[in-house]
Amino acid sequence: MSAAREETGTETLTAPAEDYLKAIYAIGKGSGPAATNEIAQRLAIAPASVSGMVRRLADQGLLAYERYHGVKLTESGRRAALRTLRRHRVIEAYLSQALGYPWDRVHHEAERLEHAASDELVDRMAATIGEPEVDPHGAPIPTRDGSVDETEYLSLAQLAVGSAGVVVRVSDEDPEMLRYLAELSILPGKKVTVKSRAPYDGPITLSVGRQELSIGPSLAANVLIAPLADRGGGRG
Amino acid sequence: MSAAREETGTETLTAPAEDYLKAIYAIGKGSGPAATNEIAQRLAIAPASVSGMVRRLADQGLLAYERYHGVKLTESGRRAALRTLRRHRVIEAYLSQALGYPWDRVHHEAERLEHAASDELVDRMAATIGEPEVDPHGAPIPTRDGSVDETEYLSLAQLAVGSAGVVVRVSDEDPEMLRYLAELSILPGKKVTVKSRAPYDGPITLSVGRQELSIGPSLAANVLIAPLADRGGGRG
DNA sequence: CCAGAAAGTTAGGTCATACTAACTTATTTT
DNA sequence: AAAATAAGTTAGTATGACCTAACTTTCTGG
Repeated sequence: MSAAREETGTETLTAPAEDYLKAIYAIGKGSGPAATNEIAQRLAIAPASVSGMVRRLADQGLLAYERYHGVKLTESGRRAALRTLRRHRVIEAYLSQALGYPWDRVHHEAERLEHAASDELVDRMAATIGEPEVDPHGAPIPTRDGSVDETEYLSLAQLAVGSAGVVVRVSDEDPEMLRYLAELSILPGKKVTVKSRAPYDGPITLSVGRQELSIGPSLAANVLIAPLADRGGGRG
Repeated sequence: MSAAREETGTETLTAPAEDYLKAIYAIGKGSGPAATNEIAQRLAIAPASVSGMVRRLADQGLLAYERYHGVKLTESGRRAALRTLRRHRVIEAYLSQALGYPWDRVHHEAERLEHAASDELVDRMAATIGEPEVDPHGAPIPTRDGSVDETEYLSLAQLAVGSAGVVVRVSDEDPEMLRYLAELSILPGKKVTVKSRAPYDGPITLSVGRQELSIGPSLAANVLIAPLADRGGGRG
């Protein structure tokens, strides 16, 4: 019955509200539904708090909400989420390219700046570093007018034994993991080949450049791959 | 009797708290007392709201507060204010020099970023543009360790007829005024000479470069001057 | 030196955002 | 399909930061 309630147009969003929309976007991959508990977990707040906020966002026409059945972004909610995502990723790219900010810390800094930076600033940043299409971790940057590349990739954990691929993206939140990946030189753009995978979620052996190395599956799940011409298919 | 109450160390400050400290610093020129009403006016909030916040800041050891008698910054409050001021001015300088941000809008953008940017970011910005000593409006940038040039200057409205001086600083808040000053080429670094001043707060005639022009006293009050070798002294 | 004005405070209210505890709805399992 | 579990919601509370209205304190000028 209910859904978007009042639909009040374009007020400016608070920082928490932007964070909710980003989280909901991430959970639903842009269009799918998001569960209260999952939102709560992503934002590290209590599920009860989510109920309240979700109601407010629905009142502003940003979410479609049915009690006890999670939320989806409305068109305007999706636009707001992508605006924030663009800010975040442009800022990350700018910090990294223009200020030599270390790879593993740009995410944290961008998390705070994305709520304060104006569109004008973000556009100037993007222009200054040549309108980047991805952030330093390989995540695609939404355009000004709200479109994104939503291609889905396999994770390194899913890549078949014997297959090769190019790293397109790594998860950006954990600095420690990022430092480790950099150390292994598992970075966007690098070519990797899966050599073997031990059973029962065991380690995955792969080659990167001329190195051979072995990583656990939960690390591998954080590395997204564009497969190359293949002789294995699907899962190994 | 009362004063700083609990003295809890270094919690992180909220954006409003930082704005209060900046305002109090500006009013007291770093060390003097600030009146409730003046704080309220600067921040465009009701005086009653100031009483509440001032109490909270005093509880945190940032202000010395005596009921009915205004506030002063404590040493730790002064440090916090200067930290924010440094952020603000480094950001202004960086936006202007590194991103070609227009003169009249850097203040507004910096007002929001100053609360979100980390010290590391601010230091990187400063380093990137060569450790500037003043912001684009000529205001001195506090150093990392919390010292500032607190030299006081005459305003153009006070400069004696016949005297010359170099513009060191203009007030940064009003974009329209900044555009007008730029149009008149009254900018930091420019040499000006006061030619005449009409009585009863009348217009001030001056020369800037090879131009001769005339401005009102309230505009002139927003332009700070370092006097040059002089034949007039004091007020005309 | 006292009355009125100015300055500052308290009282009481609102809103956004969070919390915990208790309850309801939905799903799963047997 | 009832019981157990998981998911989600309401109720009630807290905090920060603001508001207006009413009150108190301080200052000032005759």
